[in-house]
Amino acid sequence: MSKNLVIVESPAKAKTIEKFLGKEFQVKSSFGHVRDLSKTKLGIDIENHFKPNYEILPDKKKIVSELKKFAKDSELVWLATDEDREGEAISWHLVETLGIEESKVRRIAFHEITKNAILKAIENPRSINKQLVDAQQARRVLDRLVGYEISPILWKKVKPALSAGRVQSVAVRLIVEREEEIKSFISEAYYKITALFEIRRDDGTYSFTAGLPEKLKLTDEALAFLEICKPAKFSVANIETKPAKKSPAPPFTTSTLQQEASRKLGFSVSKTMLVAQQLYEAGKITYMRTDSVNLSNHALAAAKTEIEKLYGKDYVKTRKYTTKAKGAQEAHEAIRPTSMSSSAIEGDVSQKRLYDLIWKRTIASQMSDAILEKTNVDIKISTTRELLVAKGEVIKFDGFLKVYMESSDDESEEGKGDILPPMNIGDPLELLQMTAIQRFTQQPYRYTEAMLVKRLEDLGIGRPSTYAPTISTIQKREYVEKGDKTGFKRSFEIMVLKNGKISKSMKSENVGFEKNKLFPTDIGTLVNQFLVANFKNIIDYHFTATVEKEFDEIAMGNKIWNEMISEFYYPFHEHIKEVLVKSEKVKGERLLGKDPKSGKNIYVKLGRFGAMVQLGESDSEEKPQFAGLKKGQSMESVTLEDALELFKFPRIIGSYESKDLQVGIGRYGPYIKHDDKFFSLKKTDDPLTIKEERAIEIILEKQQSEKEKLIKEFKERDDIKILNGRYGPYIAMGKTNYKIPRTMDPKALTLEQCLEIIEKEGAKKTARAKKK
DNA sequence: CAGTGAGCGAGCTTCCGCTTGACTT
Repeated sequence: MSKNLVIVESPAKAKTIEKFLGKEFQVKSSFGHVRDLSKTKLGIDIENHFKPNYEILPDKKKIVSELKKFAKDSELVWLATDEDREGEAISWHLVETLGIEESKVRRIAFHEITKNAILKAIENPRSINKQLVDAQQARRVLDRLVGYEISPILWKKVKPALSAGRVQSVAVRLIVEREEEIKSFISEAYYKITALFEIRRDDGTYSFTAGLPEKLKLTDEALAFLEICKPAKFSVANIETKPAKKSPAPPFTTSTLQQEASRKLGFSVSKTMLVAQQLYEAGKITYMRTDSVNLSNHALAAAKTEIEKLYGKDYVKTRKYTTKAKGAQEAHEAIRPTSMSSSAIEGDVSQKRLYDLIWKRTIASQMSDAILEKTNVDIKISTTRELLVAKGEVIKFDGFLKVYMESSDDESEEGKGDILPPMNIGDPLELLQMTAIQRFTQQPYRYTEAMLVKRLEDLGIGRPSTYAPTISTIQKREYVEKGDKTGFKRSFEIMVLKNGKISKSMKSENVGFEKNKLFPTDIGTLVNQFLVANFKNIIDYHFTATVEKEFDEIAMGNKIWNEMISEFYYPFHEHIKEVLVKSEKVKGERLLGKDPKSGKNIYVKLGRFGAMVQLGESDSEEKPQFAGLKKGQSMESVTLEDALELFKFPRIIGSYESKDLQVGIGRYGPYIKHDDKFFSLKKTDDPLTIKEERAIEIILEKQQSEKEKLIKEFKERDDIKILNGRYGPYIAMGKTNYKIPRTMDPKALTLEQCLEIIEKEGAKKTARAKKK
């Protein structure tokens, strides 16, 4: 038994540290938080100064009892959780939960996992910072109060099982508002003038392009400009050359890694985190949930050595980056390779690609600036005072660009300039061609997952560990969906001046195509409307920043945590009660028109089970008729014609084996009903036009796959079957299923053996049910 | 993986942050 127990948050970290510390130390991990407020109840005693009622997390019971035993048997317990608000709280919860005597507790922290840093930390233990813990408790309690008081209002006023929260509701708001911006955006046309010139020099003829800096709004203006240039002579009026430099981007944080992996590798935010976790566990990279751009001295030195070796001394520039992210807590280093000398690793394709990105970004961040020379050439037009401008850029020294260049979300970047031929003031230029091309102002882009993360980070909302989960939450609640936008064809005009003649032509281009972007759903839009109308302060973009300041005050000891909560809660709770009474139920109801047959009104509205169309009045004697919307239809865009089609379901489209084939649209999409059995339509089938033959095909397909599912059945007991499922073969008796032990061959099982298994597994099941 | 297929109903849903391994019927 070890004299010392060290507890960290992550098992991978525990493994590394144990190597540094020797036999006297046993290093264990808590796997994050071990206690939290009850999931099903509010878990806060409001009357009793907001006293939190913590429970051990169900999946942490085992680890807690293990740690308890180790702690009891150790002379000292070293709490080495992260040095931030959550880390401090985890340590405090551990002391409380494990029941460690105060005299045995040592709190330590280190920001980099090196032997030196850890030994130094051991030499400088401190006690738990209760103020910081209180700041965390305030954060936790505030989030619970906001989430668990507003969500039930949504259940009543909008739809059951919805949710609202300090972070997720702002994320949804950003997406809804971006969609509104796009809707209200009016694209404006303009003309861009570019000219292709030729210059003769002793050593040959060179060509280059120049442009008119101003955009011309009207066709007539563009045409007039070309007319003026028709007889003109062109010459170099001025040359300006100035040095410029580019600097590398700082090393990766969680957010910037997600953005670059999205832009350069096309990874979703969750895929990036999954692969990064694998790299971390394999010891290839440092911790992947961080808001810090800091690199350890050890890493700086290693990067320097590596760059010198690969590219030479001139390429080295050691840089210390400081974080500017709002509310950053900097408990970790930036995300970097653990070994700078490994420019590539073993692993699957995703791991290799993500590692490559991390290695390049880290190395580049420690390299010299790129030195550029930018040249602006003004070109005189003899017939007007307007000037054309040619922009040139020459890389004098590539520096970090040798390794890595950060991508941008803005694809429309232009005017970067190219290489210009040498010129002198007064040189005559020959115009080969001048074009006026019609362009259009660009509508705002919809968010990708990674762009949304960046926006949230800029607002100081959410933490590195929650970016990916937040994005999946708002999709799970169906506030937002990922999808593509098919573009549209747009025609534009081109006018060309060549050989003293102007010609006009029309061309067309595909624009507006977007892939894997976030779109708000009807529910997302309605919930956001409701929250903006009733909880403006909570979903304000600055709410988090405001409360974070107060948490900081608590951490500094200038404020008492439950007094802060009290100041927030009582007015908030009064408001909750008011909204409950005063606000109307949100239905998003819209009149689509009248049914040509019955003359009754047709509406689209939100029901308990989602969007639907309604024929007739809700308050009339005669019950209205309802029909759910198809997938891909939205409340906003659905038309009277669509609604009339929807009321045609369910309907009979033919028969098979002398029984009706009925097509309908249900909770889970379109289906065929035959002989009281349901068969889902494939994505490619349209329930409106589906024919008898195709329906029969679907039924046969399904019967075939069911046949394959069946491994064995018994004549004596037709309620017992051996089936093939997702997790391998199993026994089904009535509606309950039983696992078959791996050691048994499912095909060879006898009825007696099956009954035996059912009995055994049944006992296990009841035991599990009791546990829950 | 396959199954689900309403529209009063009974009772349930929900937050944010820290961390991985469940092993499903």
